[in-house]
Amino acid sequence: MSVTADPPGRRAATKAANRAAIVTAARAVFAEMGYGGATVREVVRRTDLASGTFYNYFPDKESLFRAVLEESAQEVRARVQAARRQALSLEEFVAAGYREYFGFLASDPEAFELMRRNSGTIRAMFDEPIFGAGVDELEADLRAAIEAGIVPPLDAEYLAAAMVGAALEVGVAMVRREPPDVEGATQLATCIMLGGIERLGREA
Amino acid sequence: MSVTADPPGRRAATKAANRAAIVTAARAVFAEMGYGGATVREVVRRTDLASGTFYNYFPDKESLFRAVLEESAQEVRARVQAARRQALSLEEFVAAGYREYFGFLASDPEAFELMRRNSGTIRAMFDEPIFGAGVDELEADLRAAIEAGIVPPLDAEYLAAAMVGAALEVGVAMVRREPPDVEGATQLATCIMLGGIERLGREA
DNA sequence: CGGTAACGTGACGGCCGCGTCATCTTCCGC
DNA sequence: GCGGAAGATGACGCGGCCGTCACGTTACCG
Repeated sequence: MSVTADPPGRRAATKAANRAAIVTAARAVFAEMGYGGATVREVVRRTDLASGTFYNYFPDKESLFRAVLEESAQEVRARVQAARRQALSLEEFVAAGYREYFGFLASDPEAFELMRRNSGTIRAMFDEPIFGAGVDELEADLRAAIEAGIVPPLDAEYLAAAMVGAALEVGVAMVRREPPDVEGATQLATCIMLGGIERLGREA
Repeated sequence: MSVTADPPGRRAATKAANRAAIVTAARAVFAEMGYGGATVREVVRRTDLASGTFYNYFPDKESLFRAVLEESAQEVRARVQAARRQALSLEEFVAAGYREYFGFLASDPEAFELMRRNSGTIRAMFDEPIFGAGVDELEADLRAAIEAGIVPPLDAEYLAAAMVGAALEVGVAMVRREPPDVEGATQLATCIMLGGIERLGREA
């Protein structure tokens, strides 16, 4: 009798489990010490694997970092963009994106810490990546909205930057609160941006 | 004849020069590799001092990091606050702060890179410091403005966070532009925040 | 069942950063 | 000038990380 079901092959199952263990440990390490301070050894230590095993899964620290980020950031971006796609008005567009983003932060503090702690490294490493890609997507969406006449003509790059930056910092403040009020953060951020866009339209 | 004037004593002059050399080299190293990846050795290497000499000036990497930050961040904070103090209206208050900040970024790209690259570490290390202190000052100023009735009653903490976050990201976008247009960034950031505050007042 | 290849293991050599210390240089006060 | 001390120097021992590799173990397949 086999206690553990293993139709997908036991070999493969172990492989997936090991990879997952490494990535999970790495997420914690990168979040705690930052990319520069992290060490392949430290990641392995938080695992019951041998040091040599690590290199069967990742060639080095940078690859591991990329893998960890992909899993986390990809998810946020996808969720935010999906939420925005359903918006029927500018207000919904802004609010939906913020709500999804703040909700994610509140639900996964470690992923948040990981991204916050390493934001500088991320930018330096991918130079326009993961998170920067989030900015790009927003910028593209804004340009489309401007074309469509929903948003007045203005500097989409700066506006996207402002929206993302505000989200990042408000997110930090929100996570510090107990319990984190996603709705309050969403409302404030949304209101500021809508009011700002309004006024930009008036001045332009 | 003495080529170099040295009334303050040659001993003392060398000491100041060495310290300055270390701090300057360190600024570059921290900006390039980030705190975690930086190394006392690497800093010393960019200096014509011996490794042992370093320890006559700083006990370790963290102390050095604190010294480097103090010199850079202190200046920005002081300039921004000074500019704000002279404001006679809300609009001037917001615009003056942003203009001073963006002006600083444009004038000292290395300091900017230093702070951006290590923002996560800074927050983790001082947990409410240098830059966080900037947020606190802004928050205090906002609360005062609310008391005075200049700004409608709203969540000063979140608003301060949004203002600072927007500044950080817009700053990144601005620095990428050639040449960096301080005025454009200032106008956009100011307009968004004023419009946002306006709308927040309307909704509250 | 037995052979095989895939995979986990951990010890190893090389390298590098750390902080110290004995030694030498150089400025200062007399 | 001269003696003394402040300070610069860089080699040193130690510890830790890196990536590899020869060896065991074990799932898979016929």
